[in-house]
This record gives sequence, C-alpha cells and structure tokens, in this order.
Amino acid sequence: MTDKKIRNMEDFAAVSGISRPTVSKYFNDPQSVRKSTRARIEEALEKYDYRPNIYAINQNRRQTKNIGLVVPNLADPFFAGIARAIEGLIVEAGFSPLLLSSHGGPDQEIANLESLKAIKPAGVLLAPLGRASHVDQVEKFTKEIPTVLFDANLDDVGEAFFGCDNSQTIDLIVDYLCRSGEPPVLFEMENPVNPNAFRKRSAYVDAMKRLSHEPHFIRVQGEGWDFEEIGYREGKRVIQQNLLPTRTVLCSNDRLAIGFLAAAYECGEKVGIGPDCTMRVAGHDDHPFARYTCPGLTTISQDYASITARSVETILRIIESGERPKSREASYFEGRLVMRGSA
Amino acid sequence: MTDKKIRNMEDFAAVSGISRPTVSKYFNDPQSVRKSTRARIEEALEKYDYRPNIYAINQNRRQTKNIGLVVPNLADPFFAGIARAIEGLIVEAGFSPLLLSSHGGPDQEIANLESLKAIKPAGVLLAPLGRASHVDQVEKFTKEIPTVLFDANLDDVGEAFFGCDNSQTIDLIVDYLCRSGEPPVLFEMENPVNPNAFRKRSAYVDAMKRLSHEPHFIRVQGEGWDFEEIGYREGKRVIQQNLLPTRTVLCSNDRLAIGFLAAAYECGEKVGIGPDCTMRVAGHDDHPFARYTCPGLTTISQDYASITARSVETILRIIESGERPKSREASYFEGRLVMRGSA
DNA sequence: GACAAAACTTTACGCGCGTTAACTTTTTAA
DNA sequence: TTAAAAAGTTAACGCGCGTAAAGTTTTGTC
Repeated sequence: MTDKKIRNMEDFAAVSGISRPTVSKYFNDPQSVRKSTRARIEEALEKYDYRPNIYAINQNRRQTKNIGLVVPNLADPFFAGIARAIEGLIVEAGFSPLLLSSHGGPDQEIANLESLKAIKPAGVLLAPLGRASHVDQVEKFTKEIPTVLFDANLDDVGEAFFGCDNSQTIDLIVDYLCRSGEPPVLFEMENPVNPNAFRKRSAYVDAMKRLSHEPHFIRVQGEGWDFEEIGYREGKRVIQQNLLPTRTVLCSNDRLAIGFLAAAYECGEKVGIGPDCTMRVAGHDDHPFARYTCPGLTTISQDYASITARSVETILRIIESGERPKSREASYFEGRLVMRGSA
Repeated sequence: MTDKKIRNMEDFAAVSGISRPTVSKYFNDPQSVRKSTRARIEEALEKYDYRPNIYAINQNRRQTKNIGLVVPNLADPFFAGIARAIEGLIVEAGFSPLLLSSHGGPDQEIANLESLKAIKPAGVLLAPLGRASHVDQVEKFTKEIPTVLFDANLDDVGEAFFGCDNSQTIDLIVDYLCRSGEPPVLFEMENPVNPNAFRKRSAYVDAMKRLSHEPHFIRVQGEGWDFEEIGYREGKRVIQQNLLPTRTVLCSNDRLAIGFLAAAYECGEKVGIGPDCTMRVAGHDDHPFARYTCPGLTTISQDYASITARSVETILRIIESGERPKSREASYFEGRLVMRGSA
C-alpha cells in the first residue's frame, strides 16, 4: 500500500492511468469496462486505499443503493433473526441495508420512516406493528417510496405483502392437538397489537368447527409488546383461579407461551404429553428460545426463508424496473409443525 | 402545506424570504440566528415540506453527525437492549446512530468497521467480540476513527472502555451461593469467545479461595455463540454422567444457564432452593429471558445504564472537543444480585 | 440620535462525483 | 486490410450545500 494521498476520484484516476469518467463507470459497474481497463483499475485499487465518497455518489445518482429495513422490535430475537437474513440478501444484491427498530411503538415506526426518507432509499422493507400502526401515515410513506410489507399485513398498503399463512398453520396445530389429546383453548390477548392475532383467532374457530369442537378462548388483558410478562402474569392467574376450560392451551404466539410455561411451572403443573402430565401447551412462530423452555415448546415454524427471500426479490424487482407493479401481490407461506415436549 | 415544489435550499430560502447562507446557518444551529429570522424560517418550514439534503450536507461538512454502533450479536436480546438504549442517547445528543451487528463473527466485525468508514462517522461505539476479534485490524480502525469500547475490553484499543466489574459481580454471587448453601462449581466454556469469561474465571478462583473453598470447574467444548445449545448439550452430558463435583452450578453467563436449566429439567432434576430441590443454578448478566426460565434464574444484573451513559458521554466529548484524550480511561461498573428461584 | 456591534444579504467558490458531448483510439468482424 | 463498433479520452456542467468575503441593514447602548 503506497501512502500517496488519494483525495478523490481525480487523484485515483491519475495514479491508475485511466480517465476519471471511465473510473466512475467502473465503480458503478465493473463489468461495463474492458477487461484490460478493469485490471489496471483493480491493480491501482490494491496499491492505493481509495473508495468513492458515498455522499458525493448519492448526491448525484438519481437513486441511492440504500434499502430501508424496519422491524417492529429488534429486542425480539425472532425479528433479529429475520433482520439478519434480510440484510444478507440485500448486501448480496449490491445494496446497503439500513436497519431500524420500531421498539413496539407506532410513533417510533413513523419516526423511522421519516428518518429513512432523509437517506432517500431506493426501496423499503417494512414489517409493520400492525393494528397499532398509524396506517394513514404509513400509507402516505409507501406512496413516496416503494415499500414491501412482510410479517404483518396492512390492507392495501405498499406494493406487496409476504407473510405466514395463519389459517394453514393454526389448522395444522389445532389438528395435531385434537388428534393427540384434548382440543385446545386459545390463549390470546384481548386487544392484540398484532393483526395476525385476529387471523389466528378466526383460523382457530374454523379449525375447531371443522373438527366438531367448541372453540374456547382465554382473552387476557395487557398492553404493549411485553408478551412474556403478560403470558406469565395472566397464565398464573388463570391457572390459580382454575379458569381453563381444557388442559390443552394453544398460545397465540411463542412469547406468550414462554411466559405461560413459566407460570405453569411455578404453579406446579407438569406440562407435556407423558401420563403424569397435567397440561399441554403449544405456541406459534418457533421463537429461537422455544427449544429451551421447560419442556421444549411444541410450535409452528414459519417459512421465513421464503418470506424474506420473496420480500427482497420483490423490492429489488421494483427498484430495478423503476416502476411500481400494477397490482398488489399478497402471498402467504405455509408453516410446519415443530414437535417438542410441551404438547 | 403548499405544494409548490421546493427543490433545494435556494428555493426554500426564496419562499421564506431569508437568504440562503442564513438559512444554512439556521439548519446548523437554530439558535445562531435572530429570533425574528428563526420565526420566519420556521413559519416557512410549516408551510413547505423541505429538509436539507443529507448527502450534500455530509459532503461539505468537515465532520458528519453519524455515530457508528457495533454490537457482537443483535440476535442476543441482551445486546439488542443495550443497542436500543445507546441509540436513544445518541439521538438525544443530535447525532445519527448507525447500528450494525457482527453476528458473532470476527470477519463480520471487521466488515462492519469497514462499511462504517464509508459513512465517515464522527465516532464509533464498539462492543467487540473479544477474544475472537481481529485485534490488529480493530486497533488500526480506532486510529483512524475515534472509538470507545464497551462490554468487552481489548487491551489498549480505543480511546476508552466501559464495562462490568466482573471481579465484583462474581464475588457477589459466589459469596451469596456459599452463604446460602453448597459452594458452586463454575460451568464455563473451554475456549470462550468472550474475554470476560477469563476475568470471570479468575474472579471465581479468588472468591472461592477467600472463602476457603476449593474452586471446581466444568469446562465444556463448543464453538461459536450458540450458548444455549452448548449449555443444554453439555449440561445434559455432565448431569447424566454425574460429573458435577457439587450440586450448585454457577454458569459463566445466562445464556449457558438457560440451556443448562433446560437440560436439568429434562433430566428430572428439580432446580431451586426448596427442601425438595436437587440442584441450584445461577447465571450472570440478567438476560431478558432470565425471568422466564423454570425456575426463574438467579443472576447478576450489570449496571448497563451507567455503561451506556458513560460510553456515549465519552465519545461525544471526544467528538465535540475534536481531540483524542491523552490517556485511555477504563471504568468497571458494579453489578447487583438478582435473586429468583434457581439458587 | 449617533455609533458600534450584530445580523443579514449578495456574490462566489469548492466539495467529489455523475453524466453528457465531441473527439480519439482500440477492438471486432467482414 | 479495412471499416464499423466499442471503448476510451478530454472538457465541461450540475448536484445541493458549507462557507468565506465584502457590503448593507438592523439592533442595542449610551
């Protein structure tokens, strides 16, 4: 590495022996220059430490290479995992991801979208808070900047949606629970912040009816995204007060289930499928920690490889074509049953 | 909102009736212009949707207002929580945080630092991987860009370090465990990726000796950052093969403990402090999920409010003064004991 | 009311790169 | 071998803003 100072592309072009416009062309697409030219530039790149100034580039390009990525809550390992997967795909495609977390709050979600505007992203991938979202403001944003939704749908907002087929997954687990024992009661939040919760609710009703069972609900109070705490507190209450109509509990999501399992443990219930067990518990989402609950949590694993892949593909296609799709696509991917000890 | 198009500061200056240099001054510091001028600009800001182009700003300013934030692994809720806290403090100070996760890999860590360079941050807050880090490359980076380390120290790298006083915290929990029952064995990784693990090890030895007990170790094999899995797999092995020298287990961190607890549960051990319990387990770090293990995990809570606050303060001071501190500060904050059911 | 200080205006340059136009050299294919 | 096509060169402008210099207006103080 020679230590002659390269201040800008002009300097670098000089030391590489190639004109600046050609060097500029190279950085925008290395394949667009002749092989011999490419070789000379790359030789210089090894000798001198030069990278084009990202601010100057973005000021002059019609479009940046930035893609915004907004998730509801990074403190939830489920979303942290998804975010990581998506970031990888974005980088692979030659774009720069910018990850923001809404921390469970609709105001933060809007603030995230606003601050994304400042970097003029070519597109945005948004997992909205859902019911809690300021839908009008989100919609307004999606009209300015191409946006693909995932995980939670907002009716008719954004260019496309990819998520989990909740009716299929709930069907799957309700079916399993009914075949292997007592039909489940649905443990859910009275006022869920997530719209998927509603889909799950009606999917549960449908599945139970199809199997000729009466649907039962335990609807618990609780605000915000502290699901484990709510599952624990309310789980303890319903167990202690003996409010469960059946001894098989299907929690609306794994985080509620994790809290519920902690409550069951404290109450001396033995959760599982053995002959000495007093209760079965199942979840939904296959949270990274679901393997390490006591016992391991039987749950539904979303096909989030497909969800992330299709979301990224779609936003890239929109960016590269330069035009919004005529019709909004919404795809729901099937999940699969993950059997562990709890049910 | 009038819909006349404001393309740049020139346009905005025109509609606000103030000259462009003064408008520019306003955006760099609203207090630097006369109150009446400020009022006129802000009036125009309400009528027209204008924000200075961030790329043009950063191209021309000597320093950006960006602060990089790199954590070892965002999928770990412990770091996700810290990241959120730090982001808040950075925004409060009028800077823009840029959050990157090293996903547990040293190559990714370096890649993160490299991509941070592209945005020319005024400073960086780095929680390094630790032992796994490519220390030389990290050090080289810190010489180019002011960097404050936190959580895990690298000898003499960066302008300052803030972290947990492991000798105090280990002392605290060893003392508690010895007072309330059998002295603990330390359950740790043979080749820990985190340097704090070594500090904890020697702190454990010191504490045990001080209390006139023989230190015991269970050192388990395992690669990478999948601590729960390692704790589970190796926990199961040592319990089944009866390799524990005592029935009180101090895990080097909560994530190992979470896996260990799952193993203990599966092996039919009753963990806790009751008369019918067969084993006690403690952790370190107060992981967000430590409340919901079965039973709840007794552990050490790091004072990460202080750690984050001091880290941010320090990098801000360096940025604002424009000069590196003459000597490197390293501060270790005391943690506190969090008692739950497991020990 | 006078005068200095503070704040503003006008004018102009520079940041580093994208991009175009007009021209020249190299490569490809008949 | 030769002409067309491809790729390169030089020259020049523009992006939106920071910032400096020189001049003008407003403000505050006695």
